[in-house]
Amino acid sequence: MQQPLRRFKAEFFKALGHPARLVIIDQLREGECSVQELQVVLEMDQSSVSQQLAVLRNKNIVDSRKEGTTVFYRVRDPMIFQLLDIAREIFNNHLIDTQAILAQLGGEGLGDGEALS
Amino acid sequence: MQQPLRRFKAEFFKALGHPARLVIIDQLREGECSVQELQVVLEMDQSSVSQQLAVLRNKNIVDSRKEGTTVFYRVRDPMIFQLLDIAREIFNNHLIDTQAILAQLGGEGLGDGEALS
DNA sequence: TACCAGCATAAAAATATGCAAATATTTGTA
DNA sequence: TACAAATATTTGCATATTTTTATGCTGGTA
Repeated sequence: MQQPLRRFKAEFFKALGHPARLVIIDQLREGECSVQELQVVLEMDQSSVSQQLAVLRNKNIVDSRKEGTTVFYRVRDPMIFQLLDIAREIFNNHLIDTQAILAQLGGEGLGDGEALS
Repeated sequence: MQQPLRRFKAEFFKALGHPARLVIIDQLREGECSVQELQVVLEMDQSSVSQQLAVLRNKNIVDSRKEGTTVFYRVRDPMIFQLLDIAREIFNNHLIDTQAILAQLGGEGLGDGEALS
């Protein structure tokens, strides 16, 4: 594999490497979503949401469609959901490690029997 | 999903967001690999390889085993290969876009009929 | 035209990441 | 003990990413 392609793949994963962007993609599982709606879900201000969307757009992960003054976003390739599903499985397989790292991150870990979404 | 877990997932993807680290994981498909071997494959100096391995280790993506003075690395959960496989499929589905971005990155794109690895 | 809503982009400050050079650590061996 | 090999960690610095805040653009409507 050539250098540029490697860099490109890395960029792709890097685009997924942000909490807000992961939430955005997860939200888009249910179909199109306007920036406003995302803003509510993410509890972030409009500008920040737009910026994160720009990152996903630049990596061709999402597409946008304008209707009047509102813009709807959707995932370009639904296969990305499979990707996230597998990632979730990996997390579940290593729940114990995950907890350790969460603790490290300053979180409280998961409650008894609580699953990862 | 709580904040800390989101951050953790993001960290996971961020760990994959580096060309060298992707090559390392791909190399580990064939099984264990010593740092030396990785050094050769990556054409990077020892220190840099160790640093990248440290990132993967900190995210629990790889494990290491010491035998004498050499350290062997392996992937913790083979399911990560599935993850990369799906990512590859996504890339292939969007070859044209990919090419555009590669060009943007200064690469030469893919040759005629050349597949992505 | 004037104005507002909904998004996008820009600019600046804070934070994190990547990289290279130097230094440490660990293990085996003379 | 002294030394070499293999790997890890640290340090300093350049770059990139994140976050906030401010500004710009476009489409609808009075």
